[in-house]
Amino acid sequence: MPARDAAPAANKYRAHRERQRRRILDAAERLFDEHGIDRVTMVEVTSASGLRASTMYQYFSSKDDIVWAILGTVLADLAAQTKEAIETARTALDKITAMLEIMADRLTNDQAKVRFLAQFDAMYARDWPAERLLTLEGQINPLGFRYFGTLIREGIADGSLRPDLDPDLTMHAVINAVIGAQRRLASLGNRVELEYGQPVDRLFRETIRVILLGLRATEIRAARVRCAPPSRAERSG
Amino acid sequence: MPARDAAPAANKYRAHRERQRRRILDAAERLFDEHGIDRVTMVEVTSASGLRASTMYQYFSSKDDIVWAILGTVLADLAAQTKEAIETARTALDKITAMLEIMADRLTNDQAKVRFLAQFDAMYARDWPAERLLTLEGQINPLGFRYFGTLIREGIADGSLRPDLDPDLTMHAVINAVIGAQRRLASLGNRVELEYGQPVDRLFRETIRVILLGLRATEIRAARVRCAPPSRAERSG
DNA sequence: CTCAATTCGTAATGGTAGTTCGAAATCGGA
DNA sequence: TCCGATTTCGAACTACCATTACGAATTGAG
Repeated sequence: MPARDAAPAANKYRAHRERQRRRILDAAERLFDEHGIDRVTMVEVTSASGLRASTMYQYFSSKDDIVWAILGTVLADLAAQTKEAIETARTALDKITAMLEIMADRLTNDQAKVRFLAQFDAMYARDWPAERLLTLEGQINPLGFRYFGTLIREGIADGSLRPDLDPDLTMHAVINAVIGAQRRLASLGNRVELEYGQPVDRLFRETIRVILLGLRATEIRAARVRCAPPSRAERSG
Repeated sequence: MPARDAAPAANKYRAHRERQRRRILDAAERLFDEHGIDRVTMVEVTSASGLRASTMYQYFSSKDDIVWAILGTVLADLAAQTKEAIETARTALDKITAMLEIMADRLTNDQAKVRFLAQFDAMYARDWPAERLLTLEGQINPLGFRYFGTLIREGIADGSLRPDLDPDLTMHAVINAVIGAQRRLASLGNRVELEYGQPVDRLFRETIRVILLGLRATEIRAARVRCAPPSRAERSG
């Protein structure tokens, strides 16, 4: 190793620290998913990481520290995936569809991570300030909440969404519902499948389908009746 | 105590016991909602009930006992409300609407109870056998899961639901999503309102509206755009 | 008022999680 | 090889929770 540069030494220590850190986080993530965040103790995380308790405190001073650290990595992944998907979509409906598809993919391929988010929500929601709490949704559309409104307006304008949707309301409601459904399915896992007789991802994709049907402008099949005289309901409604 | 009539004496004692029991459950329910089930200790429940630890153990031998007891009362309420609502509805769509309305009402009027269910789900889901887990949904439609399928078929037959819904899938997906949305909103509480700028019940009712729009057979208002040229989205999608 | 059944309250026990501290081992650099 | 910096280890300590035992107090019925 070169003499004059002090950085490499520090870097070596830092690299080791980083490895240890990741080792702890991996062990914790696995334990959290196996037994539930609340039931896992620092002692367990410690021994699962192959360390001693006192060493652990050099890295994380509490279970909460670990939880927040895991959250950071999970959210970073999510944000990246979502951003990419939105950018390639054309109509507003396509963008919304892409966002929801991402969530379906994650439910299928990263179910443990979704479960982690579900647990995190349930356990920490009460202590957060609202701002922190909503970082989560912020990661799902990296452009911020206001984007929801413009998305709906855009969709009404480009004809892909129903004209009677509320720009300040609908998209928030949809995202909340989809997140809720996703987290719930991830938490219940394959036991839902046993009882419902349907795999988790089919259930979730059906949820998405129904919601998108509710959002999209009346589709072509409506054309079938479009020259019919106005009905009673239409006149009264 | 008199020989032949044991009941009166026993009843007095039992009445006291019942009062105490409820006192404990009420205190526990409040604490669980304030601090989260996992963070509440038996000691806290005990002192909040105005009892001593040893007395507590005459009633509940563990926190889990308390939790399950609370669950029992919450579910009983829910089942009664739901059953009544379904019975008065006519079309399948009306029945579904009634079920979802009940959930909206509970979110508005019994938010703490919904929060309790959310916590319960998150914390105990992993330990349950599937059968117990799904008792919850069972309470939402007291007729059982198979009823979901017949409900969809009925709706397709009576013309209130889209014909392309899947009797074995759609209703399960919808219920899961609506429960997920409801629990999530209850857990996040008014903090969502602060950030979203929309009250919890408006968000939830919008969720219901979108989902019902996705379920219902193509409606009449579509006629409004019936003479417009097909939009871009309509042509491409 | 008295007896008997029941509950209450204090105090003690055992166990576990969290935390701290100094000594020992390890690593990087000359 | 040696020195200083960094990390790890082992042990002790604190604090709190769950649980139990047992005598005191309360309550119902005659």
